[in-house]
This record gives sequence, structure tokens and C-alpha cells, in this order.
Amino acid sequence: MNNTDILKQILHKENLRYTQQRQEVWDEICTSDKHQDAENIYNSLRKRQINVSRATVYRTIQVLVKNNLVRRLNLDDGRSRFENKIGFEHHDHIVCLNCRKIIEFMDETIEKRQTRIAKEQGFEIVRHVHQLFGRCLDEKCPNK
Amino acid sequence: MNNTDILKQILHKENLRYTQQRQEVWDEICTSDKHQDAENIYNSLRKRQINVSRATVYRTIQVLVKNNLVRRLNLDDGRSRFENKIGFEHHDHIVCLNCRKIIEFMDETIEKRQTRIAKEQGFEIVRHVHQLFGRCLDEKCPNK
DNA sequence: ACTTCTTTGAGACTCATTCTCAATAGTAAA
DNA sequence: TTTACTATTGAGAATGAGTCTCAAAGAAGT
Repeated sequence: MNNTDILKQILHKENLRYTQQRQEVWDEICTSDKHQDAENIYNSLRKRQINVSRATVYRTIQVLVKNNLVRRLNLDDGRSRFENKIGFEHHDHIVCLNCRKIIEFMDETIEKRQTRIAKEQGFEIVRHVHQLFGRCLDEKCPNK
Repeated sequence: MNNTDILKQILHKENLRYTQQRQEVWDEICTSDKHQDAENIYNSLRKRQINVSRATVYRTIQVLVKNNLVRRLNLDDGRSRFENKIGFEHHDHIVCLNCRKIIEFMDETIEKRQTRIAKEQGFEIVRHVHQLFGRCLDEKCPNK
């Protein structure tokens, strides 16, 4: 099933209509660089002559997040970023505090341990946030 | 060294004056329930007839966070929460999505693995966020 | 007390996001 | 293939946590 069909399916499930704007927002998130914020998505669409309003971008993202097509990332800088979940394995993030470079990581041992820890405390995990903030050794990083 | 002396020390280090308002904000964070937001702290102080403005609460918290007396928590609900770090071991959080109950956890294995993973990717970790969101089994939880 | 510098409080401002509502556009039935 | 109904959209207003401004009040040294 391709991305358009997935979108149509969840819109149908939510009793929402399939519209050009919703398709365009979803396309932008699927094809653009990862970890874009709403303003970026809005600007990219406008640059491509696509008529869409900020309100529609935000409203569409909400639907996509609710239905697990998109993950919302909160990287402690005051705005949400979004990444396509379809066709990508679960992962968490390492963020450089200097150059904002974002690296993905995934560790099966950590995943299992956090599930067990939560269960021991009487919780069933629905989602988790695991972010490592630090400084990278990238030559282009303004990290002295 | 008691909490007042710690405050005086960091204010001195930062070339800031020791004032009643700063002491009161720090006191409130030390003695109140954990994980209060700024508005809560402000209201608690006002209720106790303590004259302090919202601006001063926010400004004081910034100094406390910068100097590691206080940790800022972002629990994805749009406002920061704060906890006293003095005299408490490092820990992360499990949050109930229904009743907002917050449990602390700490796992040495996870801590070590995340440090190693970051190092392998060329990062030196400065801080991390690890939060497990789920549903608790508490009887009082409105979790059906 | 005088001078200088810092802090405070009130409210204006910011900025991401959400809301409002009139106009527009899907959709299903006729 | 138009009608009738309902959902969606866009523009801009509203929201809300947090920050900034600036005049008045307060500390600290001389």
C-alpha cells in the first residue's frame, strides 16, 4: 500500500474527506528532509505554489500524528518537529546542542528494560521519549 | 551546606544579589510537591502573602536551572515543570497519560548504554531526557 | 546621606499553535 | 449534474507560556 492509499484509509476511518491540501501536507512530510517543523512544511508548500494555510498544515499534522503516520518530536526548542513513521523502524534521537545535528539510534536492550521497568511500577507504556543532548565532533560544528 | 547557603553561593558566583524573592522561589521549589510549574509556584507564594511577580519567578527559575539547583521537565503538556535537584539522585520519569501521576525511575544499565551509544556516534552527552508515557493501574486513576 | 548598580513588578510583547466563522468544496441522493 | 447537506479551508483573531521593558525601589560601597 502506498502513502496515498494509507492517507485515504486513515481519513476514511476518521470520517474525514480526502482533499488536495491534506495530500500535499502528507507528501511534504514523506519526501522532505526529516525533522521539519510546521512553519518549514508550510513554507515548502507555498514555495511550490501550493495553496495551503498554516491552519490547515497544523490541523492535518494533528490527524497524521493521531493515526501514527507521523511522529511529533519535542526537542526542547519551543516548536514541534515531525517525521514520517511509515516505512521507518522505531528509533530515538541524539541532538547536538551546538549545531542541532540530529542522529537516530535504537537499542533493543534499552527498549526491553524500559518496558520491564514500567511494568514493575504498574504502568503499560504507550509511548516514550528518549533523547540524548550533547556535543558532536563534526568538523563543521561550531563547537570550538 | 543547607539550601540557603547553596543559593547564596550560586548567586555570588553569578554576581547576583541575595534577595527575599529569590530565596522564596527557591524555598517553594525545595519544600513543595515535586514537578510544579511556574504558575503553581507563583500562586503558592501569593497564597502565602509573599510579594513576588511572575517575571521574578521565571527569572529566578532560570538562574536555578542554569546552576543545576533545579531541573526543568518538559512533559509534553505545554509548560515546564521544575524539581529540586539538591539532595536527590538522578532519575527519569514515568507519566500516566490518564491521571498525570509521575513516578521516578533510574536504571544503571540504561544510563551506561546511552553514554556508550552516544560516544560511538561521536557525541559527548551533556544531558538526556528519558520519559515513559503510559497508563497506570492505580485505582484512583480514571483509566476505566 | 550620596552614588551607582541591580532587582523588581506591571504590563506589553513574542511566538507557536489553536480557534472562529464566513466562504468554498466534497459527496451522496435524487 | 443539480440539489442539499456537511466538511474543509483560509485569514486573521485569540490563546497561553514565557520573555522583555522600563520606571521605581532596593542593595552596597564611599
